[in-house]
Parts: sequence; C-alpha cells; structure tokens
Amino acid sequence: MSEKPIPIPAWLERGMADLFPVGEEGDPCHCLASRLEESARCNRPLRIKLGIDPTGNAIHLGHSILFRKLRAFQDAGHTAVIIIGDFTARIGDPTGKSTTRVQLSAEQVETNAVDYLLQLGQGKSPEYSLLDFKTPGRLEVYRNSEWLEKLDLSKVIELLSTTTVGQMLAKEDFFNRYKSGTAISLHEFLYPLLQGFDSVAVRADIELGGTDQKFNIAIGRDLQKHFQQSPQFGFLLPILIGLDGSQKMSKSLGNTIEITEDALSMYSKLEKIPDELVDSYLTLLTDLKVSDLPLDPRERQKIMALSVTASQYGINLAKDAQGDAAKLVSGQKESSGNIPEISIKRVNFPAKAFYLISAIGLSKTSSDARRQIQGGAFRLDGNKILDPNYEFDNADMLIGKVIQLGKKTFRRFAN
RNA sequence: GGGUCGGUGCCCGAGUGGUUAAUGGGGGCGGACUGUAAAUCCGCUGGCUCUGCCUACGUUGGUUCAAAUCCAACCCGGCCCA
Repeated sequence: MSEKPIPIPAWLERGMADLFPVGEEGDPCHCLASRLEESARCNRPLRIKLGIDPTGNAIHLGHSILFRKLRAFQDAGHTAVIIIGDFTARIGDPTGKSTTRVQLSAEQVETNAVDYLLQLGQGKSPEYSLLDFKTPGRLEVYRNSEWLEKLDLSKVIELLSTTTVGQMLAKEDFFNRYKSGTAISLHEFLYPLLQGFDSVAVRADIELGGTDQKFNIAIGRDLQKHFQQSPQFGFLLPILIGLDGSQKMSKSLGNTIEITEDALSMYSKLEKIPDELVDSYLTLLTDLKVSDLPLDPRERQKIMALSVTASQYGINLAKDAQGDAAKLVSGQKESSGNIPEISIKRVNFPAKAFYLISAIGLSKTSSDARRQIQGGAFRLDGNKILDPNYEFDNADMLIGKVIQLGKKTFRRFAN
C-alpha cells in the first residue's frame, strides 16, 4: 500500500477523517479528484448526500461540522442533497447504540423535520445560515418516506439478500451487543440497508457522514452497485468531542453546544473547552489557519470561542459576548446589554428565590433550584443569595437585574 | 414454544419483611482553588411556591399492623434447548 497524497482541494481536505475509495488518478469511479475534474469538465454538479435523523434534538456543533462541509460543497457549485430520515427515524439508527432505540411516531418526526430545516437556515440569508437555501440548484431536500414507504415485501427481500448476517455482525455496534448478550431486534438490520437505499434513490455521488457512519455508507455503495449505479464516495469527518472532553458531542450525554444557544452561553462554553480539544474545534468549526495562531492555550481558547460564536452571530455580537463573559465572571455588573433577557411575566409574586428560578426555567425542578441556591450558585447583580426562601415581593424590584446561576448561566430580567 | 436466570434511582450495582428516598461506585451539578481549563478538596444529586406533603425499586393485584424485600398473574430481556 503506497501512501500517496490525495490530490483534493484544501477546502475539501480540511478536517477530513477518511475517504473511500481511494483509487488511481484518472478513474472517476475510484478517485475523488478525478470525479471532481469530470464534474467540472462536464459542468455537472456532484450530488452530495447527507442524511439527518429528525429525532427532535436541536442541532449542535457536532452536527454542524458536517453541515459546514456540505456548505463548502455548495459553495463550490455542487448540489447538497439532504435526506430527512423520517421513515428510518421510525426505526432508529442502531449506530453507536448499545440498546434498541425508541421508535418515534410519524407526526413527531415531521414536526422535528420542519424544525430542523429552520435551524439549518431555511428562509434565511445564506450569509447567516449553515446551508445555502437560496441559490438555485444548490440544495435538494427529500424525506426518505417518499420512496421507502413504497417498498413492497419483494423489494425488501431483495435488499436483505444483498447483505449477510456475517457482514452485519462485522459492524462493531452489532457485534458488541451480540457478544454481550444485549438484544438486537431484526428490524435494526434493516436500518443500514434502508439508509443505503437512500443513496440509490437520490443517485448520490458522495455521502457525507461521521466516522461512525462508515458501515452505513459502505452499504450504500454496495446497493448502488446492485442497482447498476456508479457507487458513491464515502467522505467521513471526525466525531466532535463534547464539553466533557472525552465523549462524542451528543444530546443524550448532555455535553453539547447547540447552534441556537444565545451568544453569551455559546461563547462561555466554548471558552472553557478542555485544552486538548481546542485545535480540533479550530480545524472543524472555523476557517482559521491554525498554524498562525498564538501558542498560549488561553489565547487559543478565546480565539476559537470568538470565531465559532461569530460564525453563528457575526463578529460584533460575538465580541460583545466575549466582553460580557469576562465582566460577569469577574463579578462586574455592567455589560453590553446583550445578556439574554428572560421574562418574569409568568412568575407569581411574592416569589421565593427557589420558585423564581424554576418558574423562569433556569432550573429543571424547584427542588434542584433549592439545592443550587443552597450550594451558593445563585447571584443577583453579583450578590450571592443563599436562602432558597428569600422572598421577592414584586416584579419591579427584579426587572433589569442580572441573575446568575452557576458560572455559565446569565439572564437579565424583563417583563 | 420448553427450561433457567434476571428486571432497583441518570448508569452500574447493594439491599431480601420493619430506624430511612433506599449502602457504594461512576457520571452530573454546585462551591473553593486556577488560566473562566485540568488536577485537588468540599457539598449536593426523586418531586412539590417545602418548617410539611406527595410519588418511587418492570406492571397489576394479593398477604401483612408493615413489602423493593413474601404470593399470583402479566410484560420485558439474557442464556440453553427447539
């Protein structure tokens, strides 16, 4: 095996974790660079598939690295093909799961799908959104129920016949579950096949995914071959590590930064990302030249946090967030005024401190709020309040003040 | 379908009739410290506008003054056999 450099453009190679197949140059079926050349020569944009699972979770930075790459393809003139896995969501991707997933209802999935597209920037200017929804020909959106719902049993059997149990069990997740005696339902074997069939349905040239998607993407190649299509390339990006610094960013692990979070929260969280992660965040979530940055870890953290926040909110708001974070943490009250506001309309006065915090939603439960206060996590305009039963008589005495809960959460009271 | 073992709080895992939201660990949260990080130390970790009241050990019903702990049925899972 020779270690030839893959001659693909820098914008494409940035952050790449894996690419397959990697064949001889000149062969557009096996060499991505040649496929790109062919595309340019024939003026035929490539179709870049990215499947999303409308599970109802907000899009977080871990997802956004895929969308950023998809956007880069769009900007290079190719066609992003988003597949909303509304049908497959009803099965649940078994990837990375140690147990069978809960199946979602069709209505729930549809609500989530609509919400997902809005988060991606539907209706917004491409300048301020993850994807380009505006430029004609750059984006196609499908729901895989469009074709999966129509599959009849004989077609399903045909799909099943392309893959063996041995191949399925070669997938690490299945193997581990099988080995450890954890249940694997038969329908879960269908998931990779259905996702693969999506590639056939949209005639994908490239499928984007996290490294954990290698198996599913490879199945897509097999199925495209089975249906006499030229098989897609698999383009894999790393899995972003979450706030805890060790596990992948995922809602269920609670270590995410969501792209819809306010600038201050986003900045605050990014700024305290573990040192070892900063470079990968820089590579995957910004366009900065990592080698040009100062070596001081604290400086790098700040630059990264600022740049990522700016990609979502623009540089001005990001700078405000940076300033506010610094001031608030050092105990100063003044701030740019960009602290997210929180309404106290629904609070009934007189209100005890613990009730107040849970009523405005900063704490999941009132018991938790009570504990947080007792633990010293609660400040109002910088003054620590330790008594959960501290009473506020009316709304006027709170409006305009800044509430702090823990080190990362700040809100300004508003009507 | 038969046999067998098992289902405890976010996770793992004690507990096997009676001080108790239920040992311990992990994780999480909060505090101190620091570089707003890591490491370390300390506290918290069912719910409720909470000096008290609820709900909890797969589900439902039963025995008992009293059940996570005993009984029955049911549901779910592992393993072995078919």
